[in-house]
Amino acid sequence: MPKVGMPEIRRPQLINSTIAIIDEVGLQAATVAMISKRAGVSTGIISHYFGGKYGLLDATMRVILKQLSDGIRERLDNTDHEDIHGRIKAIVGGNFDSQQIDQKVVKTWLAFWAHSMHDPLLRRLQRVNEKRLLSHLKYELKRILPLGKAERVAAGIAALIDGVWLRGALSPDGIDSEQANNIINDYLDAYLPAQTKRGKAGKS
Amino acid sequence: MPKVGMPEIRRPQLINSTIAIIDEVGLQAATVAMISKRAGVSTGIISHYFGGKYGLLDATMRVILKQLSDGIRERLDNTDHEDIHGRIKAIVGGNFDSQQIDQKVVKTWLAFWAHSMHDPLLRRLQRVNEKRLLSHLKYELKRILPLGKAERVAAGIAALIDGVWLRGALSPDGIDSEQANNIINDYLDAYLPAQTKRGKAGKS
Amino acid sequence: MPKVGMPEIRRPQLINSTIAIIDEVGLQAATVAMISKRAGVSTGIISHYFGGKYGLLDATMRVILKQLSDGIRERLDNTDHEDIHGRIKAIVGGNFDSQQIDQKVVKTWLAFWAHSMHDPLLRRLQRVNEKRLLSHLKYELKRILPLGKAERVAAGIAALIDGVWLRGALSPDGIDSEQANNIINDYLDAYLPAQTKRGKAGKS
Amino acid sequence: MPKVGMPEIRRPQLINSTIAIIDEVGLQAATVAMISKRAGVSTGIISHYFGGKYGLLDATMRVILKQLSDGIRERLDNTDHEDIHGRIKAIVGGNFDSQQIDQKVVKTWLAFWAHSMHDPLLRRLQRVNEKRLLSHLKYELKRILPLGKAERVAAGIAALIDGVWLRGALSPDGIDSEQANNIINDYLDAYLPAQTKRGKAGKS
DNA sequence: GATGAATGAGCCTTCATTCAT
DNA sequence: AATGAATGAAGGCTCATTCAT
Repeated sequence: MPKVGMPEIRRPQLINSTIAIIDEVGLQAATVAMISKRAGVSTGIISHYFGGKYGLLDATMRVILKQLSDGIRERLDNTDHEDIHGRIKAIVGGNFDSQQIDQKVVKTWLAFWAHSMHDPLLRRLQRVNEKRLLSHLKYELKRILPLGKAERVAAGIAALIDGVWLRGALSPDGIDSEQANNIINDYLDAYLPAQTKRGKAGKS
Repeated sequence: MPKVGMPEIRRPQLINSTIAIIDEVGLQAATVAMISKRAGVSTGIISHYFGGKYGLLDATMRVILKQLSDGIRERLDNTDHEDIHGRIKAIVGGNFDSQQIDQKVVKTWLAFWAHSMHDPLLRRLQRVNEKRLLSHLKYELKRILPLGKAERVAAGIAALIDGVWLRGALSPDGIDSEQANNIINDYLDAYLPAQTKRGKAGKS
Repeated sequence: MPKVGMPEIRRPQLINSTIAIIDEVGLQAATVAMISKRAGVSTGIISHYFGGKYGLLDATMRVILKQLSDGIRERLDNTDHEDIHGRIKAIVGGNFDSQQIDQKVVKTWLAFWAHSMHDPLLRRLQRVNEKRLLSHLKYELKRILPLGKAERVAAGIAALIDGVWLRGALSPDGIDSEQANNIINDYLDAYLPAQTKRGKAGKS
Repeated sequence: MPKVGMPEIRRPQLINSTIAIIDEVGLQAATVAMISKRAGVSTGIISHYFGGKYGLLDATMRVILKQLSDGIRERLDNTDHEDIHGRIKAIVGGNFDSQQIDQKVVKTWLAFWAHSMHDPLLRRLQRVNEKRLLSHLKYELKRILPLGKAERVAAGIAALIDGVWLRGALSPDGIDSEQANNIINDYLDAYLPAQTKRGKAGKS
């Protein structure tokens, strides 16, 4: 049996290295030489596992989006189905998960966002993700707001989330999780009918 | 055959060409050959007038930010000093000026934003701009809200503006100006004490 | 006016360099670095003038085939239309022109021939050339031989020409022009009806 | 799972695979990965059995030349020693043996021929083969022709054989065995004194 | 013996910059 | 002042070879 070259080890290794390098020098300046050196492997391995630099970037993007998606899903699963206000905060909170607001991840996310404007594959990933966020929000909001209002509030929350991320990417200190929560909670408090904050209990 | 033309003509020519090319192929793929060809000039002229590709990008960024800044300044100048709600809407409106939300400009703006994370000069420009927006907002808000609240609302408005831009950059349809205004007006309506909406007219 | 970079100089310069390098190390081992170094230019220039290595090889092949074709055409033009035997010798002689049997050219020709088996563009060039040789021969032979015989003799002469070239490519001494002529003249003498050797002179 | 198999099985397996791959993509584009995959073995085995890609190519060349040589030898052994014309046709026929004119073999042969110009080991093989062909022909021809003439005719036959092969390599239909025989038989008929065609019987 | 994951030198190409004109 | 031909460093990718298993 040959040397055990475990894809299960190599792939995450290279993806983490990619995120780290994009954080350091940006997407434009990131080279396969930098990424492979940091991962402690040879340059050739990137083509071997990912079919080229492009494939590695794509895979990296997918991992970030999946972590985001999983984080939200998990929080929703742990929230009572009737606690609508809580569920919306779960969605928002998933976007500001400590793993997500890691400065490295935020920078990588923005780099991909900018790049996706001219890359059909990345763009598709981006839009799927964007639509999922909106649809999660709308689903909950429609339960307590009229349709038109629900859509408008969903769009507002989504914009607010992205705006906070965007500003966090540029800020030397990254995203200030507390401030982010304050801003968005203010918004929620202003729009969500008070009684829904009770969750299921409020029904009694 | 050398073109007869003054620097005052060449500069905007090249900057518009830069914006157009970034819109078409992205910042990464934009080459001086593309930009100069579209501007109808030689490649050498870019180094001549801007000291290199980097200098051209820098100048382009400055022009975009200046247009933004001028637009806001102009709107503020046309708004009564006592119409606080109006002044805030002027600031927001300046960010969604028809010139600014041109799809080309939005894409260029995002491309630069992403790039500025790893480019000290662009980053400085970006932060100056960002701080000016915040300080304009805070200046007005402090007149009607307690300091802490004013800062929080200012941060919220700024995030909302950037979030709407960001989502607009990716959307195939660009920024939906009406929806953007709805979202942000909702926000303002929720936070600004009702009486301030009157402005100088002071119906009292 | 800019530096005069004369394509008229660069192109032949690079093509000669290509032939020389293929002679030295073969088509497989020929790199753009070698070719450009020998031509005394930078590597980038090859993509600039020929659109890449492939384009340079294609252009080189075309030049060799054109020289061959021109040589034959010129000899035919200098031969009396009625001197059929003489015209056939002109065609054969054109293939063994001193320029053509230069060892460098012979090696390059064989290298391209081998390569053309897997390169549609080169293959097309090759076949056009091959068919022209056959059609020249057949045109003359049909004037003195029945059709079937003319075709068979044309095929024989063509095979003999290529065979002598092929063996010359491998031989350390290149093509022995005299021996080549002897072999082929033997062949012609055996097949061409004696009287045709007179050509126009026979009319007296 | 290692394959159980003896070197005696592996070698021909890999050599046939090499010929097939060269036929498909050419010598330049043939990689050890392609060859080993088609043979159903690992890449490492090529270095193991042949000392590298180079060794495999060398071995493949030797096999092709040996098949050629064996074919001729066998035909000669089955031909009466006094049937000189028959012996020469045996030599020619051996070169157009059905195994030899297989399109795959013809392409591989030409690929190697081109390559041998810059590869001392292949070149030596090539020349040994070439000389054997000439010496076989001369040996027979000297029995019926004066020395100088015998050498010239031998060179002519050899060139004709190679020329037909060469043209066949490029042709989409491969070598036309019948036409090849016609061409060469024409040649023989023209040069060999008629009486020699009787062979031993003629002597009576 | 046999495997095939991993290596890394070397290739072709791109492109910002230079500079003779 | 303006040109654009030429440069050459740097990039991503390929692939023969190695070696732990």
